[in-house]
Amino acid sequence: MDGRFKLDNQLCFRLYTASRLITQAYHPLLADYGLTYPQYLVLLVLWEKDSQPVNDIAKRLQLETNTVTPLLKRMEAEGILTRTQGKKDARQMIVKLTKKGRELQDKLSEVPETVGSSVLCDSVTPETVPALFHMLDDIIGQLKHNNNESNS
Amino acid sequence: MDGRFKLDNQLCFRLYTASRLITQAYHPLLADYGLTYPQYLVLLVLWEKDSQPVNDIAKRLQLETNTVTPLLKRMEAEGILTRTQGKKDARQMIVKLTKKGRELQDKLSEVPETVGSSVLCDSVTPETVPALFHMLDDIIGQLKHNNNESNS
DNA sequence: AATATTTATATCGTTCACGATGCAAATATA
DNA sequence: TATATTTGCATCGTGAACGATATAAATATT
Repeated sequence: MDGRFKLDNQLCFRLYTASRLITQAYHPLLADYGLTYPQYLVLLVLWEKDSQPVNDIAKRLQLETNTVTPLLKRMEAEGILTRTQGKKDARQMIVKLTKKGRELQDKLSEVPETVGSSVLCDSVTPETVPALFHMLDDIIGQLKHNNNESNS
Repeated sequence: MDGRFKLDNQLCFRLYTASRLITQAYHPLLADYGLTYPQYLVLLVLWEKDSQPVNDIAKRLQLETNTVTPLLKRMEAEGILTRTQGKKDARQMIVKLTKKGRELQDKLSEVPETVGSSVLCDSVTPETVPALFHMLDDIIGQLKHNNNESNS
């Protein structure tokens, strides 16, 4: 059979699988606090810089607002954050962490290390991770560029 | 702020983003034939080996049957494949490509190369891809192992 | 042979992800 | 200032993912 179509030859399938499995690895750590992995990503963004409009959060996560808006609403319903209309620009919705949202950072302090260490193996070590990051960043940059190009 | 929580330090976020962007890259190529990326993956599996039970397809894609079953039903509705009860084991549903499903392989012959070449860049070249594959395979193997372990 | 367990698949509910579209506020242009 | 365009966010519909659970067939145990 044509080797081009072999699943094992495909980068995309590996990324797809790795991404799903790593989300599953987060699950037991986050489920205790009623969080999903994308919600955890939102928290990472807000812990870095609190009080941001929806658009900035979406851009940071490379997601569309139609993905982020419902996600934020669920987190608001959970009392993790607030969404208030911007004063300077009435179109913007400013997202702020609540006390509960900020406190989650302490409660989840073990998470990055736990997941991080669970991925380490023969070929993925503190020495090789930078090279892996570099390749993934290049791929992401390339795809972002190509995908945007075909939209215009 | 604690560097552990920085989005930019996280392997998982890179994999998550790369996976999503690559799916988006496939979209325009597959949409012409009414296919989604996961449906394309099912086709890759069946082109490799036609006539498989649901479970074998799910295992190959590292997915659960509750993800694959509805997916296969949609593809059946599109006339791409058939699902017939197994004779040897009446619990199994045997999935077979239709003529239309087999013919899609010719129509999509350009897809692997098109997507493949669109990710090539400075740090991702035919020379470095094997190393990237090796790291991703290691990560996948590690995660598969860890995730199964915590289920038992 | 009768009962228990495992296996293969399916159903259900929830949460993304995202294309398409809508709407109101802000900005640019006439 | 009136009109057009852009921008920020939201709504809607569809298709994954996946945890939890159900069901029937196959297999193992008693």
